[in-house]
Amino acid sequence: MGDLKLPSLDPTSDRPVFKQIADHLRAAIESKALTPGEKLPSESQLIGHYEVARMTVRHALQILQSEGLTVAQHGKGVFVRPRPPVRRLASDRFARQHREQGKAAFIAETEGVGAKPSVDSITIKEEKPSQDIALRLGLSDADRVVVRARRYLIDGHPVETATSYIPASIARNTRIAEPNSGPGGIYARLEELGHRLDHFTEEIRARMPLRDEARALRLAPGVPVFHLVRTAYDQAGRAVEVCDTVMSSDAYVLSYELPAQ
Amino acid sequence: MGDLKLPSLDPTSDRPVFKQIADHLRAAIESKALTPGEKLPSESQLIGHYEVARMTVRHALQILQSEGLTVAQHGKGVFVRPRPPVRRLASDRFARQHREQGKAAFIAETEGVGAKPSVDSITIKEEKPSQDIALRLGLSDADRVVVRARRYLIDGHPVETATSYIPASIARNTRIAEPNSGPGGIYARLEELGHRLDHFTEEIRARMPLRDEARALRLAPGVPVFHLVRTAYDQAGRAVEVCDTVMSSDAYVLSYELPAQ
DNA sequence: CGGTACGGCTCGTCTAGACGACTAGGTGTC
DNA sequence: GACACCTAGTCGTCTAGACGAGCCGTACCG
Repeated sequence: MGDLKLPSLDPTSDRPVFKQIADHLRAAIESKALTPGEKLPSESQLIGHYEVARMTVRHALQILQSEGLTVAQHGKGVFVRPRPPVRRLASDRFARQHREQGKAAFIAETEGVGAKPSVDSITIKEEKPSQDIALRLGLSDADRVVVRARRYLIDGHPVETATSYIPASIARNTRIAEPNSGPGGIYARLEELGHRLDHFTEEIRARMPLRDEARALRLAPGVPVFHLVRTAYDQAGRAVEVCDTVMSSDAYVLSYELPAQ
Repeated sequence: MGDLKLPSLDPTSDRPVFKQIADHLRAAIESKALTPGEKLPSESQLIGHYEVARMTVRHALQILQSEGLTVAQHGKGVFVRPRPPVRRLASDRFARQHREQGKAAFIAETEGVGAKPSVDSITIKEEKPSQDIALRLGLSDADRVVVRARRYLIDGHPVETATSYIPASIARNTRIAEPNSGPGGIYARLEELGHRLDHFTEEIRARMPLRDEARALRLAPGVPVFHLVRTAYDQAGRAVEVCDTVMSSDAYVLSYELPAQ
């Protein structure tokens, strides 16, 4: 930090001062002159180096933060944002073979890489589905759904929230409507209930998090989320579950395999 | 706009003033009191309503912008960001049946919804691949690749940049190394060259755009991108192409189908 | 009638400062 | 030794202004 060499401003450039400062710092980060976790020069140091007002320096720092490159810590400094280890989600993660060892997909995967998985904030209700959910599940106006919401954590860090919607006609008074859905998770319960799973569809969007999502996932500013909606179909072609998932985008890489025909 | 009712500040709250103002405006947008394309109250109007300094109002507006909710237009005002029509990419989009009508996937899909597709900035080079690309293509140190870069537009709006890497041993001196790769695109050429395609893998990340990407895709602030890396394998199990794609995340929904076994 | 100039509105950049709150380390007291 | 306190350094919030630049409608002039 003390030995970081920052260029001077180019007074002939049309580029505003705060963008030039942001460019310098961004270049330092991208060139690894500043490494993840390392402290950037403090606001006072930048003010001294560039001889500009504090708001100008703060504006530059704010840009980097909104790009997800840095995080500020009150009273300590501004740091290059460390990247969490990435979880790779493969498209066969719901294959029956993975389920039959009695573990839900998330638990099995996470333990597989030596980390401690946990689940919290489990809530279960029965309610009238939104129009979108009703459409995906093929329900009519009078039908109701069991809603299972929960949050997944790895080593205590939240990485994903998920909300499942299952037609009440299937799930009511079963273990699916209990907080602990039992070994293998709700997909195992659905199969026991005679809904042998055939395939899933997944829709993936990416966007900036809503306020609640940023809080629930403890997201740093400038980190987008994956918004994933999965629908499970049984062999009769009936949609038996919709799962709405929000994931921190820098904790995940999604991976799929596509046939060529 | 003139009839938009904004609450007053809560002086008893610990929440900073600029966040309260951002909350009010965000709520107005989310409740559709302000609709996409509509103009927000001007800075002066907000200063008058809340009786705060201009920087405080600007700070609030900047938050909304970094969330991708608004866009500012110099000299005109701040507007609720209109959402572009969404393109849905299905997991069978590279299926042979779609290719055999002689059109590349992008062209066929886009015309299918009545919009005008175009492609520009086509560049072709031959070079030494990066370590990552070499690994994905299973190449050794001396091997080279043909690199095809291009940008896709819909009705003149850029939506996607793509860079394909094909082993030079396959593509050199073929139509793949020509700007116009011919009917059906490079996948059709690869099959003609005896590399009958078997399957693809896709890796999906989401993140904030780099500066160049934001420029090339004309992205509004606060809009993340999908970063998609697709590898094509022929029936001999050989990787024959890697395609590195960056897409505006609000122009796309990615859709996949997963088997249950 | 057509073009130009102007004024008023908008957001963009930048300054100079005040005060608050959090962190960490050192000092002093008990 | 344990604890409270102080202080310097950091970022967070907010004020009050200045000037610039883009957009647009209107009044004026040719």
